Amino acid sequence: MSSRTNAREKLLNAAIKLVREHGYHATSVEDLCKEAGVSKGAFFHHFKSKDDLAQIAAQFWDERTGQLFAEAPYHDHERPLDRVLGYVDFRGHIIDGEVHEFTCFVGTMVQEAYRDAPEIRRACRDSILGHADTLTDDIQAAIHEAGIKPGWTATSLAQHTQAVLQGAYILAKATDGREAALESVAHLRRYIELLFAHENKGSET
Amino acid sequence: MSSRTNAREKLLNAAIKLVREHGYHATSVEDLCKEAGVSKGAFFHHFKSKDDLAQIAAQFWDERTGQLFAEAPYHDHERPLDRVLGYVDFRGHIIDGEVHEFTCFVGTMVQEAYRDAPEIRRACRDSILGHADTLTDDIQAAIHEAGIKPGWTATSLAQHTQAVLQGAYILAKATDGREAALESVAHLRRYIELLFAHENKGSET
DNA sequence: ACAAACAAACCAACCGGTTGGTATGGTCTG
DNA sequence: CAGACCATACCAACCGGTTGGTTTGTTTGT
Repeated sequence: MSSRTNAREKLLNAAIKLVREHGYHATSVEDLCKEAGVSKGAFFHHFKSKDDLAQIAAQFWDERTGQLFAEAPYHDHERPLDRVLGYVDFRGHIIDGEVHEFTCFVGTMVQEAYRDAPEIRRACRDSILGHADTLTDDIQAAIHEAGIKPGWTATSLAQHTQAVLQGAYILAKATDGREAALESVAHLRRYIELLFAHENKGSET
Repeated sequence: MSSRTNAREKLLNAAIKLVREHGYHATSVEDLCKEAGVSKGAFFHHFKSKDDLAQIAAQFWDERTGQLFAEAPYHDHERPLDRVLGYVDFRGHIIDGEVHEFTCFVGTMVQEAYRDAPEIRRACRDSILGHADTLTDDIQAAIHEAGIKPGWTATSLAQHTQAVLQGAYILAKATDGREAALESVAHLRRYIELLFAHENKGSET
């Protein structure tokens, strides 16, 4: 159990760590092997190529973060709007530590791969949109409970939350700190509160 | 005079084009020279290193986009809130064509350079925050005109607009299209409208 | 015994950067 | 105003190190 499939998972974790720190193209196969403590032979035994590792690492990241969010406490709220706001608060809560520790692996990687590596792009897209989709049911339920007929869809708001977070991470990287990112998350929270405030029931553009 | 002396500017434009398409580390010095139609000798005559080019290209981009926004029509609105909303509309308006044509050069580059190339990071940060700052006066004036005392600052809202746009570009890259990005910009516009709606005058967290 | 898991040595291509040199246009001097 | 002088702009060829990937051979679990 320990030696079997061990190098593979160590390489996947090394990829997530090093790509978050230095980016995809700046991370060499040798860097990955060194970080994982395995040989190049092991690398190419488990993965067809560097791009193949990247694509599989995106799925691996998706599963890992999927678990993290599935086990998060915000699902316990009774009212769907509280679950949505709880999600945003949870996202703010995990913006902690060094920049490379809280930023998004697939969001970072897709910027480098979207044009030249379609398979990586698709894996990153599936992770981002799939994660956004875990929010849509709660948003839809919140819309229903509030009795509003908004000029926007639950899907678009869910995807917007991901845009804000990805953008917040860019601000964090640019400023080398988390403050700007946290303020953006606070703005996102306020937006959702305003959308569901009882004064606002009209339909818009 | 025409073909000579402008290798520098041709290289700067090549950098903006190729980095937006392929990323910073995936773009080699030879790629840049080929795109600009100059030799490697010319490259290292004008720039100390590849990183030096990147840093100067960030400032070059800042000046170029600064002009674009300075000449944009949204400044003509009388009311400050209309200028702010006009800015957001303008940002949506220029999300057109291929993904690499409307995404942000410095936002792309800072993700790859934030940790290993501090000078590039600072140049990108200055461009992003400097651009955000062109919004703060209008936001502050809009706050004053609306007579509200918000629980957020003009600076943080200005920076939030940049976060949303940067995040929208990541969605565009992930989905290989502009629709998701445009929907995020629409959400940003709606947020600003709600913030300044006359029902909302309270102070918040 | 046998396949999967790994290691080590190796390779051609490519990387950022350097070299020594040329072309051009302006400036100083007589 | 001619010619020596010179700084800038640029180029082709080259360099040592690194790249993603391969080959060949050894260990290990069943």
